[in-house]
Amino acid sequence: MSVEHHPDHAPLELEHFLPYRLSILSNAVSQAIADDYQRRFDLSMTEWRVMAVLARFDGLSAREVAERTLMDKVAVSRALAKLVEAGWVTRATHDGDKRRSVLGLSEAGWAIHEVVAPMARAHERNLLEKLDDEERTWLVRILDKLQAIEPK
Amino acid sequence: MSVEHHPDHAPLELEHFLPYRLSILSNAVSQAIADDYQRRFDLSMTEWRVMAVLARFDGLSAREVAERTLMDKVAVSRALAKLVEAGWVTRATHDGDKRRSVLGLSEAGWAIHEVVAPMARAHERNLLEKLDDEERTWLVRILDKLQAIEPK
DNA sequence: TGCAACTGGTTTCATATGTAACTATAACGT
DNA sequence: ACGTTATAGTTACATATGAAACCAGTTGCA
Repeated sequence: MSVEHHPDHAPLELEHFLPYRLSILSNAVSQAIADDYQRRFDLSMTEWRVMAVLARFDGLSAREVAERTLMDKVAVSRALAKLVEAGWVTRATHDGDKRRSVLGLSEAGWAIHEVVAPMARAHERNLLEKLDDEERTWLVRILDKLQAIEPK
Repeated sequence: MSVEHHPDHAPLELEHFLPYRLSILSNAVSQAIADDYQRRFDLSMTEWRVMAVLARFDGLSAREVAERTLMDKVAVSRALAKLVEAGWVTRATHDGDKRRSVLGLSEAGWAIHEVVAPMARAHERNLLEKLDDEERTWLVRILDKLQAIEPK
């Protein structure tokens, strides 16, 4: 691979610079999805991520949600405040540890999930359809490799 | 490809959801780089991007910088305010169009660039080194394909 | 016990970011 | 020429985000 065409101090060509390209692509994709559910449910990306993880793992504490979503606990706390207020997430106190909360989707929360999850999947499918089978396979493999180490 | 394992309404598995994975990876990578130059020069990512594009294209206007960096004009305006203030970017008025500014790196700006550009490249190289030649080739190809359409 | 260190979660504050309104200049159509 | 419309850039406001301080409640251990 030709990484050495340019001396180190030469101006960066952003459009060929991998971190920049990743950032642009990622933002475009996430934003496109978020726009959808933001418009329909006034749901932010962080809030949706919390709901998505509670849909899979019922009864988590806020800290566990933070771990699963890779969000920090402040962000989770705020998202939860809004979600509980909206009546989409239920919050109880853990027996035996009054610090911990026990979270889950409410009926209404599940109803939202039933709409948003398919939307999100459709966007993903839409994206993957631009690639052929071989490319999709490589992409997953490359992401696996890059992520194996990066999360310090 | 197995996209149909899950009914559409089943809970999303974030860790396999492409947009989420891209977002996590991209943030980790960009943040790692930004941390470096933030600490050393109190330079934000947006500010660095402006400097990077001015290093390549001297004399751009603010709007042109915005186009090149895909940032919106407000973000560029703010970045420029700080960069000019810091003495790293020079700003003059275009002859013949007093609305337009004519931007460029100052001596000091170039000095910063000489340090940051290699840092950024090193991070990129570090990332690419986790892949073999074949994977790198596919990655570029996949990014090209995904980006060809996404930028609506 | 009882107190020091720790953990779950929230609040506060300072900063960043996006949207819309605004100012100044330039271009266009008559 | 001259008013309308468009463009470059900044400012204001409202919201989002991150870091650190904070308040319980819990654990460890003398």
